[in-house]
Amino acid sequence: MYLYSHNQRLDPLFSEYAAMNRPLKSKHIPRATIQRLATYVQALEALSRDGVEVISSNPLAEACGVNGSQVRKDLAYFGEFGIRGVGYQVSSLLAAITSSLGVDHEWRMALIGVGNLGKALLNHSEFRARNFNIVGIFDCDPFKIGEIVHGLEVHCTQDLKQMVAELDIAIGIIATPPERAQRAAQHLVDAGLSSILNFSLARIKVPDHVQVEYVDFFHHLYGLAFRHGQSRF
Amino acid sequence: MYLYSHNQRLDPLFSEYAAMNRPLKSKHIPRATIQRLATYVQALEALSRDGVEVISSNPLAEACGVNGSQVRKDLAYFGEFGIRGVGYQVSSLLAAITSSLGVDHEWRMALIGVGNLGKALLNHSEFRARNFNIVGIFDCDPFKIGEIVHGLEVHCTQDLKQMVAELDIAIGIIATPPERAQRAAQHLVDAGLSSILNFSLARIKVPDHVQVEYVDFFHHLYGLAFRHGQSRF
DNA sequence: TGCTGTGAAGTGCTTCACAGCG
DNA sequence: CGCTGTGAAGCACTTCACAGCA
Repeated sequence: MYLYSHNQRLDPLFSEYAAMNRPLKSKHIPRATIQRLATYVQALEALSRDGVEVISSNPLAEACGVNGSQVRKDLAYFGEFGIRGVGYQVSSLLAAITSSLGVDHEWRMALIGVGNLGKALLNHSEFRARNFNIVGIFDCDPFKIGEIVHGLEVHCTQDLKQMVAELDIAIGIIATPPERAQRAAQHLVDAGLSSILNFSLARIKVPDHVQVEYVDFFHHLYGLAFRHGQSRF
Repeated sequence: MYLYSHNQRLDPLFSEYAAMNRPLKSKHIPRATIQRLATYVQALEALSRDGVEVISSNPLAEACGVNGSQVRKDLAYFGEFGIRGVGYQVSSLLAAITSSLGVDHEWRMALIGVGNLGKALLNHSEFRARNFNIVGIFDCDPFKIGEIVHGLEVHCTQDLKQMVAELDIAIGIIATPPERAQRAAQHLVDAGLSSILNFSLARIKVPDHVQVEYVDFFHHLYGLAFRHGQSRF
């Protein structure tokens, strides 16, 4: 499904990132591990809200729908956060994971395509709550340019490069119709971005160094439909 | 990441489903294959729009960002659709895949949670275009019940069971805040549904026979953020 | 004693390589 | 001759099982 750019190696020599030190243990971290870490964060936040201070790998794993060893192995990629015989301290584990992932600080994002979907994303308060802020919005429709949506002025896609620099944007979001997705991607790449979240139902071609993530509900719906068909047997 | 319910076997004896016969070749179809088939469908639809009548596995694979053998192996799970030395006929392959997946007919869905996210989903015209129709919407907020959203009346979650039967609903969508997700899931299960698409950022517990798919942008964003941090090295 | 951290074993998906057919 | 369909090989992730430490 996913195309790995075959260069996702970690170099232990350069593991000091941001203020906190993250002693990276291993060279290659599976993509699946990163996804699970996002799940652990959500589970740990819930535990924290419930006042739980310490948790061991098995209950945490169960809350996330995975195996206990999996949790321990995933965490081991980034360091030793647990206490043998006890478990993990919820707050410090949470801090360790978010720091390791680099989601303990703000990420500024540009949105291309201010249609239904784009507006829905702007309305989605969860982004800001998780340090992902949409700070620039763009569309190629002249009728939309200048409009104010959710406190942001819609800019012409041509202005992207300049605004990416001015606003310190690191991630681009594509929410255009499929036929305009490739053009939007090109604009994002030209503006110097190397991380793209693509909500359009189209594959896009980008240089190797650019990371693209596809969000596609239909993968999930097709899976449900297929297994629903199976389950009659 | 995903919990497989360890019973996704296909029985060749019962392979005649709907009108078209699908000679299933193998017993177990990887989840990843189903996801890719959704991608192939999108690519084939684009090719079809462009007037392409025949395509071979390698160009199709490239359009989908995968390996050619992968395409051939994925298709082989469902039958022999190609012509050796030539390739695949776009229209018949498209029909074969959608029939195999069971997405060549309508799927009726219930939505729980008519907030920002729920309304955005109702506005998303792509669902209907792909045979997935939201036909019942539910909320537990008394102020919302009775409201008309996108032509549908918001019903009390208590009415779910009855309406699932009346409206022939097969899939439930959870678009509530995380703290209400488990309750929504329980309602869906009680109403007899066994396929759930969960947009809330909470894991839900359901009986083994119920399939749950999680849609979570943050998995993707965390992945981008992490690799962005890596790429400086 | 209990739970973490981790090498080793197991599993399942992907890619290769080529026979087989149009 | 070209491309499909497929066994076999390769690879990556998951799970097991237990040493090691609090």
